[in-house]
Amino acid sequence: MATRIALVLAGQEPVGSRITVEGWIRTRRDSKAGLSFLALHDGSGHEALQVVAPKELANYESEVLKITTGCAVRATGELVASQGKGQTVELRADTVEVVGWVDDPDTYPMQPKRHTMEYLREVAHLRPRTNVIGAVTRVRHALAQAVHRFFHERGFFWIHTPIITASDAEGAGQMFRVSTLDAANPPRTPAGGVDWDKDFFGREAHLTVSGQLNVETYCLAMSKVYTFGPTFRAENSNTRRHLAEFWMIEPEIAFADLAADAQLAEDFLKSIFTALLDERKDDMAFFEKFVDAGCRKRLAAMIETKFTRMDYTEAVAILEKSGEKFEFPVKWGMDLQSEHERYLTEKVVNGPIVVVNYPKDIKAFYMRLNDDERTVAAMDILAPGIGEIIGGSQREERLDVLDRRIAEMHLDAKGYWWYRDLRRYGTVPHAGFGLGFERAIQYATGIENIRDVIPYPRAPRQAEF
RNA sequence: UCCGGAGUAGCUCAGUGGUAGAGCAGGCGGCUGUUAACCGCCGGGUCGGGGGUUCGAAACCCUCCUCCGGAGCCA
Repeated sequence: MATRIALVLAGQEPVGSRITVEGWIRTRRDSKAGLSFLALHDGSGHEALQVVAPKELANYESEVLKITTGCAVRATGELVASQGKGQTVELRADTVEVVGWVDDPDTYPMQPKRHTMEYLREVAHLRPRTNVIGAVTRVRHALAQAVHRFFHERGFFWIHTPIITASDAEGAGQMFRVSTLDAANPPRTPAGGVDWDKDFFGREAHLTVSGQLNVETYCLAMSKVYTFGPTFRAENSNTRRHLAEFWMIEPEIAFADLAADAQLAEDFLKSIFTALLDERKDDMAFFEKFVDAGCRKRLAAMIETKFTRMDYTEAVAILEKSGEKFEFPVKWGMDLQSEHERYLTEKVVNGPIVVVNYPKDIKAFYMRLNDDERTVAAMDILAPGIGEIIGGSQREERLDVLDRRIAEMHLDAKGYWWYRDLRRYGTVPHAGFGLGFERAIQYATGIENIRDVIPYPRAPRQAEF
């Protein structure tokens, strides 16, 4: 059985032991001294293992000298101290087996050189063989594990909220329709409209835009819960921060107010980034060197600093007094624009900010109305370089106020009957937030385009793979 | 969706009206316990698609497509 290369390089196998490794070739270099050097990667870590193939190998002329970038190889031999510089140990092979050849080396898309991220997106099936996507993949995994660990250790339960939802009223943007009807010739009602009663669910159905409403019900039973799964938005967003399919983390806590929610969010971010810095030193060093020189410092600073709390009203006042020329002038009652968020995080505080108590008219119906009757107990956590990374709120637990808000926003109360029931049967103050998982990865790594931190990005006109 | 930018060799790019180039990659040879090695030679192009201007278009004009950045929407 093959040994993982990361473990070999970490010193788990003593020099002198006989091991087998399996992976894909990055480069081959030949020496006329009668040996070839193979840089072998198996994805287990950032570094490659140098395999030394001597000309005495039976298949040296016939195969080893024909190995090109991308070939799959199994090599067995003795782990020895390296005679060359650049690595401490290497594998002196006594067998090198080519498990899979590269069909046409001339057009193999992955060359041993730096490719642009745009190009790599066009070969999404092969890009995990690169340093940068390999590193992203390991970081993504480490963060996902850290997310589950954080919640598990604090007594949260992971709730698998549905992907398909029949309540078309989640109110968080355009939704993808889920239907088995013949799109070209759907059944019609007498009035001529599409007869959704004939569809699979007997009603209109969509992909979820948020697990929040569903997870709230479990919150009011299990006390501390969270979702972590895919989310879908059919918005025609063409930016480096948006995807049509992305993963979202949404914790929900009972008997809790906005302050507790903000504290949870702060602890959460610090926890997962601490784990990342600890577990993926190799990859973070790579990002620091080749992608974003400030990424490790930024995370370290965030972990150490207490997040600044700022009232929305105060933030607007600061922006108004800043003397800064904004494309969109600041005014109480409007949402903060990207340029405003950037000014606050980068110029005013130079770190993460929790902005709380937004005007009710720019926030969702379920957010708890404050006593001033003009703001709600909402929060956004803004981070330098990425803007809003977390959005959350205390939820409206008073049925009469909730109904008033539903009516104000011209929503149909009937569609929320089960959500309203929570306010009738043992309602409690509760709160939660949502974190876009990919944005957290962007923040941590400095990868500029969100399409490069998810294996197969889904965006307008992009679903090739 | 709006604004701006870009599509030339497998990849990264140069080429602003007169016979399509470089580096890397690939093939062949040389050299070396090598490090995305180095040196020499060779092969490789509907210049994104369509239409137009011109004696002549990769270049100028129109149009469509694709990608990137910014904005909006948001996570």
